[in-house]
Amino acid sequence: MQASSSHIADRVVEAILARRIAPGMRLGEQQLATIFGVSRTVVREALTRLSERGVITVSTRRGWYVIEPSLADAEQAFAARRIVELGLLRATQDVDAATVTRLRAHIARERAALRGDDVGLRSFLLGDFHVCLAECLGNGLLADVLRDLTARTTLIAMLYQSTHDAADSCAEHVEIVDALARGDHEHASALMEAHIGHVQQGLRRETTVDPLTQLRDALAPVGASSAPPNPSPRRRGPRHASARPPRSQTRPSKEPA
Amino acid sequence: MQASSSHIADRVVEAILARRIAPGMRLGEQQLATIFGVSRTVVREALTRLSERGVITVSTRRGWYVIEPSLADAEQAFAARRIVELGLLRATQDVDAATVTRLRAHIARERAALRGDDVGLRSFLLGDFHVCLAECLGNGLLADVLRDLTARTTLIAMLYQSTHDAADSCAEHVEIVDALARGDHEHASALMEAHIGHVQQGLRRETTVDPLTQLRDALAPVGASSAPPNPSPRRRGPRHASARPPRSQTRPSKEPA
DNA sequence: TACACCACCGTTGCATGCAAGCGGCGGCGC
DNA sequence: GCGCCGCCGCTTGCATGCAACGGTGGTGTA
Repeated sequence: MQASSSHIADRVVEAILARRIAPGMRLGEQQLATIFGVSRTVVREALTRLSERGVITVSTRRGWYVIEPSLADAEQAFAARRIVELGLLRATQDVDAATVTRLRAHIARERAALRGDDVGLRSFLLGDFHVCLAECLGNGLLADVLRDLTARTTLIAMLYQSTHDAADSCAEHVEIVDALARGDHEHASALMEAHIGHVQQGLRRETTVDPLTQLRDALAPVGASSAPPNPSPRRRGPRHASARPPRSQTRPSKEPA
Repeated sequence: MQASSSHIADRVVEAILARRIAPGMRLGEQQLATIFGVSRTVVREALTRLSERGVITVSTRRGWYVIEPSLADAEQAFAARRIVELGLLRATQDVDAATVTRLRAHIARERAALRGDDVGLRSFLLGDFHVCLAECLGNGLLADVLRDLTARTTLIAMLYQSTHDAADSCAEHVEIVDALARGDHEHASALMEAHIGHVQQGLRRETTVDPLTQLRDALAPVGASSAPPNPSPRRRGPRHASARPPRSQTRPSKEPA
C-alpha cells in the first residue's frame, strides 16, 4: 500500500464526496493504518489534516468521527458556499473557450455517471463540478475551500436525506455553463443561487419533523435504503453530535500575547 | 509551558499576523518543541495543521518554512479575499446594533494601537478586522478562511514591502462600518473593494523594479529596518521559494478509485 | 429485580529512538 | 587556483512503546 498522509486524507474526502463514508462514522487509527499499510503515526497525521479542514472531529481517547453537522451548521455551510460561488461568478470577467470546453467535459462525465449505476461516482461528480468551476475560474485557493465545503454539504445531505434529484442538478449545471459561455454572468449567478437553493431546500422537509419520527425512520428495516456500502452497520457516532466544529478551537479574534 | 498543537498553530498564525514571523522563516521542530515545552510529536502536529492551512511548507528532511508567495500567489490571494469579503457583504441583509457596536469597538482598538508604538499589535488588529467582520456577519466558516487568507496577504505585504499606511487602513475600516451601520451595503461593498485594492496596490510598485534593485535593498545595512525581533538573522529560506503551495498535492478533480 | 461499583479492554496521546537524506565543508586531484 | 567528490552533522520521517482514559460488562448488594 504505502500511502502518504495527504493521500490518505484525500481518499477520505473523496469517499465522503462519493457518499461512501457517512456522517458520524468512526475512523479508527489502527483500522486505517492496516488498510493503508502504514503506521498509526502517518494515519494520525492524515486525521489531523482532516480535522483542520473541518471534516472530522476527534473525541479525546475515544476516536475520530466524521462530523455530523447540525441544522445551524448546515445553514452556515450553504451560506458560505453561496457567498464563495456567487462571488466567484461575479468576479469573473470572461471565460475563454478552453474553460467552457473543460466544464462541458465535466458535465459529460456527469451525464455518463447518471446513465450508469455507480451512485458514488455520480455524487462525487455532481459535487466536484463546483470545485472544478472554481479551478477553471482561476482560483485554486477557493477551489480548496469549496472542496471542503462541498464535502460538508454532502454530509449534510446524507444526514438530512436530501430529496434533490441528481438529474436536476446536472441539468442546472448545464444551464449555468451555458450562461457562462454566453457571457451572461448575471444570469449564471442567478442560476447558481437557485441551484444551491434547490439543493438546500431538498433537506428542509426534515426540519419540521419531530426527532422521534426521524429516529423511527433511521431505525426502519433496511429495505430500499440508499445506505452506502459500508463494511458494517456501526453505531451512529459520538454523543456530542452537534459539538462545535473542529476549527472553532481557534479563539475568536484575540490579539497576540 | 505545555501547549496543545492547535494552540501552537494559532500562536504561529498570530505571530504572522503581527509581522513577527517573516516569509521564508524556518520553523525547526526541536526549536519549537523547546520553546513550548513539548515533544517534537506535538510540534509536528501543529506544523502539519499549518501546512494544511497553506501557511507553511515542508521541504523534505530540510525543514518547515513559512511560505513566500509569488506574485501570482499574491494575485490569487487578493482575488480570493475580494470574492469572499464582497460576497459576504452582499449576502448580508441587515446588521443589528450589537454588531455595529462590536465592530466599532474593534476599530477603537485599532486606533489605540495606532497611537501606541506596538507595530505588531497594529498589524494584527488591522488584519483581524476582516476576520472579525466575517464573524460578526455570522459565518465562522468563512472567518476561518479569511484568517488564513489574511495571514497570507500579510506575508505578501512583508515580502513585497507594502506602502499602504496603517492609518489609511483604519480610516477605511471606519468608512466601511459606517456604511454598514447606515444599511448601505452597496456602498460598503464598494468601499471594501477599494480598500483591498489599496492594500494590493501598495505592493505593485516593486513589481516593475528589476530583481537586482530588490536584492540590493534586501542586503542594505540594517538601519531603519522594520524587521521583526527575530532571534537571529537567518538565511532566507528554501531554494524553491515559489514552489507550489502545500495543499496543491490535492490532485485537481480526480474521481475516486 | 434494579442499581451501583469495579475491573478489564480497547483506544488515543505522547515521548522517544532510530534511520534516511540533504547541505555544508574539507580534502584531494587537476 | 579551481572544481569535484566524499564525509559528517543536523534535521526530518516514521515506527514503536507505554501510559492514561473512556466505555462496557460483570458482579455484588440493597
